[in-house]
Amino acid sequence: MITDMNLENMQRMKAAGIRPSYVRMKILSYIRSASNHPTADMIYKVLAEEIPTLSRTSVYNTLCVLEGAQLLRNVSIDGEGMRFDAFMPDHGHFRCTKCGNIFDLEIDVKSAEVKIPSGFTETRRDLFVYGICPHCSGFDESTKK
Amino acid sequence: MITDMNLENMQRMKAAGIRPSYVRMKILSYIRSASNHPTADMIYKVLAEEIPTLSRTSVYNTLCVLEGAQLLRNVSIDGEGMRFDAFMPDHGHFRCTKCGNIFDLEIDVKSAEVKIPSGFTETRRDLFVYGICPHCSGFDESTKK
DNA sequence: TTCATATCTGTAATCATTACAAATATAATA
DNA sequence: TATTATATTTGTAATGATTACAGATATGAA
Repeated sequence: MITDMNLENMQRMKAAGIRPSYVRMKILSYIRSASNHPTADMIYKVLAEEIPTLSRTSVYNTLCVLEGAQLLRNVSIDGEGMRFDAFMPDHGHFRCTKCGNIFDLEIDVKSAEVKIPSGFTETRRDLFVYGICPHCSGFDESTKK
Repeated sequence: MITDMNLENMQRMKAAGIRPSYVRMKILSYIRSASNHPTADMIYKVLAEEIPTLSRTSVYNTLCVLEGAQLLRNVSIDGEGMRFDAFMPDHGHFRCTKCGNIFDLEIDVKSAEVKIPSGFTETRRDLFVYGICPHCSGFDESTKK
């Protein structure tokens, strides 16, 4: 199936100077469509159903290549394994300390007043907010209480 | 040697409801004095010289206890193992993408304009800035160029 | 088609972290 | 002080994610 997202991913890879191979397309598409910031293992397990010959090593290799091409970013926190996110600047992450899930936050990270000491060159920022998500705190979406 | 920091650490542990054992005191003091956000292994290797019976498991156990008591925090990033930091609210971290070192940044993370969606409860924030440190970019401290 | 190169795969190794049970130290009580 | 219960520490073994590496396959160029 050719979708807009697939076309876009293909163009992004070409622009980044890497070949849009089948495995790379599949992995990038999956991470962009998944909302849960999957680990390498999650990606492997889901895609292996569709690509029986897929190997774990290929997943790691591909993630490394895509990260190098800045089409993905690594949002690992608390040393709980690497989690991946399609690269989109200027958003943060909320991490539920109870269930461990990670949610995107719409944040302009540039709004933080940061004094970078002289000599340091900034290329990117990440803001992590820790706390409890609605599901774990028993929040009722209908009543907002 | 009894120092102000040691007394303070002892009081902190008592206040947090954990016993200020020898190993706990040593590990907390070391992390507070080290400026490099050490990994569990770094802590083990340094302290094992002074405490020959120290075990790696004790280091991990102690880090877990101290983190639970909120006397430490985990500043792991990029899935490169856990790194520890004496707990001090409101500061961020600069990570050099070349040498991998982590530097403290004086940041009021609360200054970031974050809209937490309804139902989410925030307890803590971390801001990571990625880039190149002075040493890796050949910055000359004397001339500031 | 042929060749060179890029990509992918499978197995085995590595290394940080955890599980667990035994040993030791500490505190509480008699 | 002696005894007992509990907390802390230790050592070994297991786990599990990640990486190394060499061979297989696919791709693009000549």
